[in-house]
Amino acid sequence: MPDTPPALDVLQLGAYFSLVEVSSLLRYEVEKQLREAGDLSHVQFQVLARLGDSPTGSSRMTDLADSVVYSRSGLTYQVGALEDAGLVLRSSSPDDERSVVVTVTEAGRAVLEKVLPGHIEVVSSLLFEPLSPDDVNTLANLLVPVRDHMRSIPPRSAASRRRRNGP
Amino acid sequence: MPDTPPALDVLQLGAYFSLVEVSSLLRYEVEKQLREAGDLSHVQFQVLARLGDSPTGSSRMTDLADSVVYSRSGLTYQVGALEDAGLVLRSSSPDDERSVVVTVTEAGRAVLEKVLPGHIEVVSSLLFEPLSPDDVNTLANLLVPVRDHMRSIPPRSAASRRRRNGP
DNA sequence: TATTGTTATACTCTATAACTATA
DNA sequence: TATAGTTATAGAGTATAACAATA
Repeated sequence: MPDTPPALDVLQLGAYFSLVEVSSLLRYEVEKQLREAGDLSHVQFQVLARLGDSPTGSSRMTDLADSVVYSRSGLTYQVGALEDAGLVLRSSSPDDERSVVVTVTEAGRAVLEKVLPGHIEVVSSLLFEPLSPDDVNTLANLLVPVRDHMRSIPPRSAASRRRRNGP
Repeated sequence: MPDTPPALDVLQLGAYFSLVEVSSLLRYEVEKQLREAGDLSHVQFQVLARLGDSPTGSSRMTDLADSVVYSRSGLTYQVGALEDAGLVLRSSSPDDERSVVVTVTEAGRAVLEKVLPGHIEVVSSLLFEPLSPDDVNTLANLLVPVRDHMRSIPPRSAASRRRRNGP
């Protein structure tokens, strides 16, 4: 039986519950908007956005998986959907024949641009409306270290592979 | 064609991306822990926790739906699973024969207690480790108003019902 | 008529494990 | 042997619409 960890104090509970609730409500509205505006899932949007941000418009599957999704097959599924819709294309890497490089198409960039204003609108009106610029600054300064801390555990594609061999 | 909203500034983007990433990583680890420790989905855990917090140990379906889930049928599904597992029971309300009241059983409380230490452990080590008590206080003070703002739109069970009749 | 909740159904997404191919 | 990615499969969760019962 494991040690009982100290209970979360009242402040921690409040922060935790608010975080869960805020992110859940935000996620729900964002997904709805992305679906209605561009028939995109959130993962698909993240993939497109990440590719669109990249100078080359490309990324390896594994790198996408580590940043966006929790299993390789999940990414294969979502990228497959994007490819069926003509928004990305896949090609094998010249450097490493095992790797697959995903690239945004023009149609993909167009969808991204079609979807983006509504996305920003949702995020602004839901998340940022009650926050001053100072508040936003403070929030970012709190969450970035948390994200970095969470990211300091090994990437998920590696973890899920290794789990095969044992814990 | 809608007005183009002003783009999010750099700070807002940083805060938004961090929030999405933090909540996604946290949610993933929490779900894993809940599944392994008590074979609970996150929604099921939230239902149990909410009932456990209530003085009566009970709540109406609609009230649960508004606080925890995005469709009535989704809640029916999850509460059905909890009932099959013996963790809650359903009874019709004496006040309003249409209503169904959900109540935690002893077994439900036991599962909650079995699951809670690990849950706290995950949240503490992932979310709170890099934050000082002051940071936690600040974070809560930022997120609570955001949550209240988001909640000030009509509840979801009502919204999804009304959508039938038109926007 | 409106509200509460369930059900039937169809669909999306996810994860696991087995598989191929390259390093 | 290890890594990159796909596939087959099966399961969990969700939403919509139609439904019955009560207010």
